[in-house]
Order: sequence, then C-alpha cells, then structure tokens
Amino acid sequence: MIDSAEPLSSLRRALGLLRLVGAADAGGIRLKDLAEQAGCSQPTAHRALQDLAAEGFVEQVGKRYRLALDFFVLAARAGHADGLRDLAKPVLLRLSATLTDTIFLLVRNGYEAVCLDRIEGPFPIRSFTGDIGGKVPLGLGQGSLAILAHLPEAEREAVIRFNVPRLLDRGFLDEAALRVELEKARAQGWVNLNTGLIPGMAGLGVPVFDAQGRAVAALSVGTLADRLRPERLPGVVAILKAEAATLGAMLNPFDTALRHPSRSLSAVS
Amino acid sequence: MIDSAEPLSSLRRALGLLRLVGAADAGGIRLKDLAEQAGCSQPTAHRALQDLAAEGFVEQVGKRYRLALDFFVLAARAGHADGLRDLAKPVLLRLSATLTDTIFLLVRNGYEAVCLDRIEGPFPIRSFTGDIGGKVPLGLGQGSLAILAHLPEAEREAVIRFNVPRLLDRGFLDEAALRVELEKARAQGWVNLNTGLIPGMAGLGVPVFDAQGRAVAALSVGTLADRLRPERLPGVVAILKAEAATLGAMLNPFDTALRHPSRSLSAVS
DNA sequence: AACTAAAATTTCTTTATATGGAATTTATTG
DNA sequence: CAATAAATTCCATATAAAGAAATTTTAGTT
Repeated sequence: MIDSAEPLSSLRRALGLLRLVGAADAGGIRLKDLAEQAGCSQPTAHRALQDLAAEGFVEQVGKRYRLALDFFVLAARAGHADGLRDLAKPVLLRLSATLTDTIFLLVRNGYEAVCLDRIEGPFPIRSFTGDIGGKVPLGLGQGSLAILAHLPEAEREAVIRFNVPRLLDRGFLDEAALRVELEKARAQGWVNLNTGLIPGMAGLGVPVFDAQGRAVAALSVGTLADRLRPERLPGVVAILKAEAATLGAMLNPFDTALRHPSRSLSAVS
Repeated sequence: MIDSAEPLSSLRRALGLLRLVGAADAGGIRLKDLAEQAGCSQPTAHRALQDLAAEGFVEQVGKRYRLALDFFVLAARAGHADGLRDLAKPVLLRLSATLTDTIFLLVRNGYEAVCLDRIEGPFPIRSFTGDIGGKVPLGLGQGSLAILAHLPEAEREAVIRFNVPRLLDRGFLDEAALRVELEKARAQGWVNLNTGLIPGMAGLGVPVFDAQGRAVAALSVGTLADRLRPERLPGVVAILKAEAATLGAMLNPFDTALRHPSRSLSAVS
C-alpha cells in the first residue's frame, strides 16, 4: 500500500502501526500482518506494540491486537476544536426535542466531513457518516454537501477534484450532477438532496459559518422520507437555519482556521 | 507528577506526551509546559510533537498543541471490544423509544466505568460520566455501581480499596455507606440510589452479564427524579432488566475477559 | 492426541536515531 | 521598541532501535 521514500522516525512508524490496528476489524489483527503491512520486521513491530499496550493504547487479546478502551477515552477529548461539540450540545438537544428526528453535527476536516456528535431520534437512521467519529467525503450526504457548497471557490474546486472519484466509487453523483447540486445548495442555503441511496430515508443539511464566514460545520437532520414532505419541509428548514445561525454566532472569532489556512488541505494523508 | 525510575522508550515518552496533550484543556498546551510535565527536554518534545502532528494525531494551532480530529476519528473505532457498541445499539434505541429518557451504556475498564454510548432523551441530563468516552470511578453513579456490585468478591474488594478515596473526594458515600448500597444492589439486581449530588435528577442502573456471568457492562437511565416515582419505577426496572438480559445473551461466550483475567486490574496506570 | 508448520518472542550485535546543551530565531510582554 | 521568554535548529554523543537468527509458543492437521 504505502510505497516509496519513507525514511520515517521510529515514532512515526509506531503511530502507523497504531493506525493499522485501528483499521483492522473488531477481531483484532496479528503481529505478522501488522509487520507486513507496516513494512517493518516482526521484532520491531512487536516491541512497538508492547509499548503501545503498556501505555494503554492497544490491547492484546490472545495473539491479536486491537485498540484499547483507554484510547477511546483519551480521544473523546479530541476534536473539541474550539469547543465546538460543547457549544453545539444545547443546539442539538433543542433540535432533537423540537423535531423529534435524528440530528447530526458535522465538521469539516480536510477533504472529509466528520460526525462530531449526533442525537438519535425515534427511528433508526442509516447515515453515510455512521456513528460519532465517522467520516464521509465532502459532498456525500446533505450536511457534507452543505459544507462543500459554501467553501471558498478555490478550496471547493480542490475538494471536488479530489473527491469526485471517491463519490463515484460509492455510486453517487458524477461531477456534472454534483455541480448542479452545489449550485442549488448555494442558491437556497440548504440541501435536501434525496439520492435514493438509502431508500425511504431523507435528510436536510444547512451550513454553519464561523465568524469569518467560513463554512466550518453543518447541522443536519436525518429522518424518514415521509417526514420531509413539502408541507413540513419549510418549517424544518427554518428551524435548522435558525439554530445554525445561533451556533455560528458562538464560534470564537479569534480562532484557528484562518490563521493556518494551509493546514486545512495539507492535513490530508 | 510522575516520579522515579522510568527509563522509558522513546515511543512511550511520545505517547506520554500525547496523553498530556489530551489532558490539556481545549485551548491547547505549549511546548514548554509539555516538556516540563513530561520530564524531557524541549527539543525532544518538539520533535515528538512534529511527528505526532505529521501523523495527524496532534494539531498545532498557533504555538499550542491539541489533539487532532483524525485522532478522534481513529479512536471512534476503539472500545468496540467484542463489538459491544454495535450489539447494544438496537437495545439503546429500543429503550430510548420506550422510555423517552436518556439511556447510557457503560463498560467496565479497570477501576472505572466508561460511557461507551448514550442516547439523549428530551431532558438535558447531567451525568457523572459526561459524554460518550467519559469515565467515572466504579461505584459512582447507578450503572457504575451496578457493575461494581456484581463483580466477583476479590475483584470487588480490590476496586473498593482503590476507589473509596476517590469517591470521597467527589463528595460521595464513605466506605460503610457504599457497602450498604452494594449489598442492596446485589440483593435486588438493580440500583436506584439517589445521591442528591445532582439535584432533581435520578437514575436507574442494571448490570449486563456476559456468558461467563461476569458483570462487564451496565445499562442505565438518567431522568428527572419525578419520572422515577414509585408508580413508574417497577416498570422501568423490568424493561431495563429485560434489555440487559437480551444484550448479555448476545455477548460472545468465546471471548476475552476470562482468558486474560490479570489484565483487568493491572491495566490501570 | 501427537505431529508439523507458522507465528510469536527473545537474544544479540550493528547501525541508526534520539538526546540535551548551546546557539539562533521567533514570539510575547512590559 | 526594548527585553525576556519561548520555540526551533544544530550538533556531537550516547543510547536505543533495527533486523538476522535462534528459540519458544501457538495453531492447524492427520
């Protein structure tokens, strides 16, 4: 997989191993396969894994390694960029109480949108992002599309270029259709694309702008298609937009995104 | 803080730094302080942080470091021990739909209980565990207490010994009162202790047993004290216990806990 | 249940890499 | 705008990580 020219430090190699452990399925992964995939010798992988386990990042069950619970606990504190999750919590709760549907908070992360939080409604919703911590390419799903639509043009184009193949892979729109949707989203300020990819389900996404007017996040609703028919839709749009505005107003103007614009794209591995 | 005799590998030192970054508050932490707390020189910390950042575990905003979103995404896959979270999802959804209260899934992790998932009800609930990924000492909170009460005696005693001071620190029961509650919990099979620590709130916890009969997890409900009055309480208990039994029955009998009993306590740092 | 093949550990020597002091640059503060 | 403190770079040295080979453990097979 990973190929050439990587004279990595031992630390980066170990972090790569950690990532591989994370990519393995729930049953865990064997040392041999780890070493092979990481491109290092078995003893090397072994020692790194021992350290990882000693620090509680990885656990060894039988002869297989998997991510440990401590790791989960530690990371629950991550992604709190600007305290967004905490800021958004009351917003999500209000939306959930008002709409009684499933509510998502997505944030942009490079070429992806990450589900930072969600509150479940009464119907089990199958979403692209999956659970909290899940991610989708920007452009797939209503909230994700809402963010993409409102990025500055240059960034948007860069993301489109990168993501179109991935969207096609997942049976989504081709580039032309995507551009039509983006245009529409930008014009109306919200997304209600019903792709039919998830039968019977529908969603609605609106962008959240920070103090610099950047689309850093999105709020979205996932529900039964039935519950977004024309008579209810406008009301839901209004409520979502209002909450998105409230949330946007809480984002600290003296914050990170613009001070390090380069990072936003370069951080993609 | 960390004192003597720790001739750690460079990897462990770096992981320690990562932990420290996680422990810092949302604003991030400076290199100087990291180096100091970790007990290493600044250049050393600097290089480790650069690697951590290059791998997307940490991000540098201005001159401060904090956990990155990629880390959050990676860790969302952790703690899936035995796929418990996925197994429990439908259980939580059913409970949430039936009871319309906030539902928690806790798992035991050493001396603590970790909130592996939760579904929010209509009332904002303040809980000890906080959000998903939060942890509490075993014994604090209804679900956590339910787990502790049903551990094998030797383990239970070890946990009590370790946790009593921590419980006292948080203004909770002293050892005698705790033992009374544990006895009661074991007798009735559920916990409805109302500590008054969170005014107006009440909770109810039941243990989840795996195929070996070990209390590995708990389901709990958090709601307004009003909603757990005598006329409703027994029904809620019955529903919770039924779902806990369902969940327990899904836990794979050929699994980890008993094969490595030593780990359960020794994994605490 | 014994046998065989494969993976996991351990050992050991070489080599590569991490380390902290000192120097330089960049921020922060009065 | 100076003065101070933190961040970053450089560098010689010590140290710890690397992989080959050997050993033990595990898992698969008849």
